[in-house]
Amino acid sequence: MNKTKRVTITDIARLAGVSPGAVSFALNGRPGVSEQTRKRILTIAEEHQWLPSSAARALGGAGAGVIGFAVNRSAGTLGAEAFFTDLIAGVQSALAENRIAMQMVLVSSIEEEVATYRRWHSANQVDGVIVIDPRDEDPRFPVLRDLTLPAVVLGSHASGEGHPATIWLDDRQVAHSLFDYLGALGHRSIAYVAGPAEFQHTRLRTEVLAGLGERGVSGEVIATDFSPAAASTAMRGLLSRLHRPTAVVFDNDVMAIAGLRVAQEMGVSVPKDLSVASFDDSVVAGLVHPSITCITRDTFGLGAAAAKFLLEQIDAPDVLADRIGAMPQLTVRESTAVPR
Amino acid sequence: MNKTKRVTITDIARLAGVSPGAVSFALNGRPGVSEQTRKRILTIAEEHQWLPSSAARALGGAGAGVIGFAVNRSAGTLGAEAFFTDLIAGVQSALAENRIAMQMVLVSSIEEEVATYRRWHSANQVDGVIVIDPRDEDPRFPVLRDLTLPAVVLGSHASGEGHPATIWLDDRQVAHSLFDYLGALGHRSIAYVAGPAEFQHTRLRTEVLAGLGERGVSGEVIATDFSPAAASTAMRGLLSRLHRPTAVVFDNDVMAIAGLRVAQEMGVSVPKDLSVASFDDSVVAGLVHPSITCITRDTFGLGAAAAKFLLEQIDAPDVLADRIGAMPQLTVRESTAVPR
DNA sequence: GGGTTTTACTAAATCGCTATAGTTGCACCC
DNA sequence: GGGTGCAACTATAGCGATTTAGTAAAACCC
Repeated sequence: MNKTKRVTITDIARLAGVSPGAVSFALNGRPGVSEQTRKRILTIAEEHQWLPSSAARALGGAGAGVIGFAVNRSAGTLGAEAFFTDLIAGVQSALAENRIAMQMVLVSSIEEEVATYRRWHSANQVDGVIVIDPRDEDPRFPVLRDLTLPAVVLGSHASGEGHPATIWLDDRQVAHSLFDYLGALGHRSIAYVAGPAEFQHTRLRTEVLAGLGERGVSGEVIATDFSPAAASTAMRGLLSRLHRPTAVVFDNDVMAIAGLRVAQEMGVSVPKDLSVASFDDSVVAGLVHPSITCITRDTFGLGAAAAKFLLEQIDAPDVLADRIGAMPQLTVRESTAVPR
Repeated sequence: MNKTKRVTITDIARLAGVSPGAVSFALNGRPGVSEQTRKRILTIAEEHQWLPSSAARALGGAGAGVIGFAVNRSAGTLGAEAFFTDLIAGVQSALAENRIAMQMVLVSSIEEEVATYRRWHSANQVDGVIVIDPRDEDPRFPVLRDLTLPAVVLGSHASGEGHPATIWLDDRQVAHSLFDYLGALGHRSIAYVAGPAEFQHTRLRTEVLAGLGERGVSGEVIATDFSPAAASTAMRGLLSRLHRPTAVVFDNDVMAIAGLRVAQEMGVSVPKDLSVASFDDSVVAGLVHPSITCITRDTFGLGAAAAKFLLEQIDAPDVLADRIGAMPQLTVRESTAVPR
């Protein structure tokens, strides 16, 4: 009803007494207008709160000015993990300076994720994407390559042939820092309550745990879907045995908290009778009682680095040099101790 | 380098042996093409994985196909609250069907939030926005009104003059359900560790607590910035007194968990010596020991409802009827009991 | 069978901006 | 003083869709 006519570049040009082209030059800081005229134009633009339409800009060859992030987690487990919000916050911090927006979408399978990338690309809706949870033989990578859609993967190791640009954290080393610590404390029977087996980091951590066999440490892996319910079930199973493990490591902090509760319910004292640790940290992990020994990584910084790297990839897609992220650190808290 | 030419409507038209206009008709299901031709066009489009460029579409009068969500929280507290991710997940669920995208941005002040709305509007980047944490005399509302930018507010009470469309939860009733319960248990001295005072729900909860004075309940409010550190400080202060409150209510679950830890450190047993509760629930609140009595609301459903309502507002901005969200429920857990 | 309507299209204008190819006017220069 | 160069613009052609006006052929109608 109230059809307020939108202010356009033509209006600004008319008000400034120049052509639309001149306004464009002034706005984008390129030669073709005198410094005096540029200032006048920019002042008028500001007065009328005019900004160029992003659609028109995108249409005229420039990119969409948007990066995409498709998250493949169920709504329930999403909220539980502080990882995502920290990551998003970090991404935002890097994008804000560049006037780039982030589009986020939740998907429920890797196929849907791939379809989303195709759609985004076809509709020219995003200039690049951030990809998490790389897998062995990941079906997303060939697609991203075919689409020539710039991407940055947050991954476990250096990228191979046909692999998109990657920021990698050495997950093998990360796994060592936690498992070795438990081994050094004297634990000889360690259980690892992991995420889905197809994730690379799950495989790497599993391998590291198995490798500890040489030192007389027996390891066991239980795969879950990251849900606290699955963690509880796993924990109950482990503690019902005749020979309990002396330490249980969880893939994330919410699962660890769920495990802690089961231990308490079953009268198992942490850390006296059992050590508990997590591969993922959060504010809450340090707040519960006992507080949980965790691998702490700078997720915010990681998100910022990923976003910056992606912007570089968008500008120059051919310079494909991987990056190494800041090494996660072991944060020892109350939940781990020397076994009885 | 690999300048793959993008597939356009003209390419599809040529392949189908029709004009671009005909392709547009076929795509958007409007009359002007025979059923037979429509099918042929759509098949060819699918074969070549063509989707109309969203930029071009937006330029041609249609909306941007994007809704915006500016979140005014610091990066740290954002990750702590499951509220946001649940809300976002709900929003997504409602948008996915309509092929609408969501843009999210983190801002650090209400001024920046307002500037973001102005920018989004000027650049024609979003079709509408979701607004949270309404305040008394909220500076965002007149701006949204002037911009005629469709908005849906998640609020505490029915909207007044010049107020955007609102989905409201009766925060007064919510506050009653928790405070009355504590009163009924026998608590006569209740502390409320709240968020920033300018939020409407903070004021309403405070008023309800004060209203309990008639029934002999003395209440006290401590304002914080939602951070766990502030909650710890507040809790330490409360428990150091000669006359401790018998119940402490926190504005969200992370603060409650922080408070719980302080109680444990100071040798105060929950719920024997002290009851603890929270106005916000999450998976973790039910997992810690003792599990925390909370107000549980269907945040996912709220997000979905907000998104749907916003889409309606965008279609028909003049039909301004408020909506009432599903009533939050009290979830009694282990952290509350009859006082000594 | 001539006139009207309907169907199924095409041609062309349009959205708001960017980019490229002019077009001035003025200084410079031997 | 005529050619060259440069600065500061303007004019115009896209970008890729939508949309309106126009048109040719088929269908309908008494």
